[in-house]
Amino acid sequence: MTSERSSRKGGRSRDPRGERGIPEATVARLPVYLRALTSLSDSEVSTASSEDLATAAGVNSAKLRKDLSYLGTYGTRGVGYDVNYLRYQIAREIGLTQDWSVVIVGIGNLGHALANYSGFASRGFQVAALLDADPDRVGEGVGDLKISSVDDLDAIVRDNAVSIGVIATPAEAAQEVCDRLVAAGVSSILNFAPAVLSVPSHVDVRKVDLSIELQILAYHEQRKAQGGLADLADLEAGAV
Amino acid sequence: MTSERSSRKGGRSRDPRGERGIPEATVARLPVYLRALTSLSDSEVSTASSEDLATAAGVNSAKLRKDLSYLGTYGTRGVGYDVNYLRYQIAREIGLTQDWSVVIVGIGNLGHALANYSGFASRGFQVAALLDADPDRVGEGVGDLKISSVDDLDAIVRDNAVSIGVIATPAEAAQEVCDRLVAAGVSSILNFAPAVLSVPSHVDVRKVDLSIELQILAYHEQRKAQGGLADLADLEAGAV
DNA sequence: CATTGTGAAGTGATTCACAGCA
DNA sequence: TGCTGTGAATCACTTCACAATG
Repeated sequence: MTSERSSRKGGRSRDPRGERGIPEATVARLPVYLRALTSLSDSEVSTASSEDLATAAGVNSAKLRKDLSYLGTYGTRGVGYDVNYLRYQIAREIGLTQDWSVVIVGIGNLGHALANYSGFASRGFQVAALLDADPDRVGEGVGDLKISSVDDLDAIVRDNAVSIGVIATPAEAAQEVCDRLVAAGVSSILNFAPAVLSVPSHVDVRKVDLSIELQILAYHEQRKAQGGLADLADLEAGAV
Repeated sequence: MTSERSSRKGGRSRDPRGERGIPEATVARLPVYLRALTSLSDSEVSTASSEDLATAAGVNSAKLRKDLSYLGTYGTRGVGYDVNYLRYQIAREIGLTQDWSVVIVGIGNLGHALANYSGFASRGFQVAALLDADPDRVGEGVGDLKISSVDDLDAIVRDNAVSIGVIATPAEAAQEVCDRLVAAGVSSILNFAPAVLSVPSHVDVRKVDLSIELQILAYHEQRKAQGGLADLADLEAGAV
């Protein structure tokens, strides 16, 4: 999805289930299903139909069934899915049966919020370190971690087997931080800075951009507001 | 994209440019182009080819040209695009030539970060109010705003013509807050809470979910790690 | 017999490749 | 000549609809 050349081309290309290749759109929904399953499990629900699950996840049931079919056949016809079993299978597929070490770089407002976010640990993401370039911030405690200097990046990544880096710096610093993360061996990056990062093809980047989301909403909001007018224009121009 | 039934069906349906209908994927990229143009403009670049722009935006040039073609024909063959002119056209299309009032509900760590985020104001998004349900937080100052009670939601939305709401509450509170926002007249919602929201069809919801992004990265990270093994399995099973 | 799993059809997005134009 | 704008081809994702089945 992110790296320019995705280059899925390993020998047999048109491949009806053979090499383990789950469509990107499906991968993006698995965590949603996982959350829905966890919530059902917490409510002592032990079995759920694709319809139930789909409702809990906010998708339609055909999509959910198709998605699950890429993982294997974990359901029972006429019955549904065993909540805990399916939950485990999805967790395994995503890779949540192991722990992941992450570092967060840029401990401003957002970095603080991320550092304190409890959703990390509960899903097997260990925050190994918080890094900042500002010497005044280094040493400051956030939660039960102390802020380290970005100069210690290499050592931290090596010692903690960090494979995921989170960039929460200002846009200007993002590319340099990214380069340093990559040089240190990080191969997945979650970027909150409003900047386009360039990375070697073996590195995955995902972007979260607040202001872009708002702008998309604004576009639709604007169209809604013009709705009546557009309909008039339709009448005028259309119905020839 | 978000609401279940999108129902674009205004009379003439198969419509090769007529009613102003920009593909959703394109809409999501316009803000990226806008940022690239702003950056070029700041560097005193007055003209840029689709290739230049595409590089700055992190997409390929065919996609960029196709995207821009939905807005109109703003380029000059043999030359490229006038940076400032195109910038204005995109801003107008997105609806950034007007100001938008937003409220942020849930002023915990993330809410604080959002409240202090400067990318809002600079793009015409006015934070009209910060709301929290916790009486202990009400009255507290954040930036140059004071936290208000969610009970004042209706009045605030009405008085400030708020059309966009940002939810940064815990998951448990999200649906109720969402309902109150909708009841107050908000029709676009940006949801940071890890919960599936249900809304009437005229309301747009976009979701930003940190832990989902990390899980997607983890999935790919896991696959990379298994790369060598998968290739072996391919050899074994494939090449029949 | 309710519900899964899945081919096939439908829809939307991306990329190609080149005609058209300044 | 160089670069845009765009049909046509391709690829990816979604939805339909139903045969398979515990």
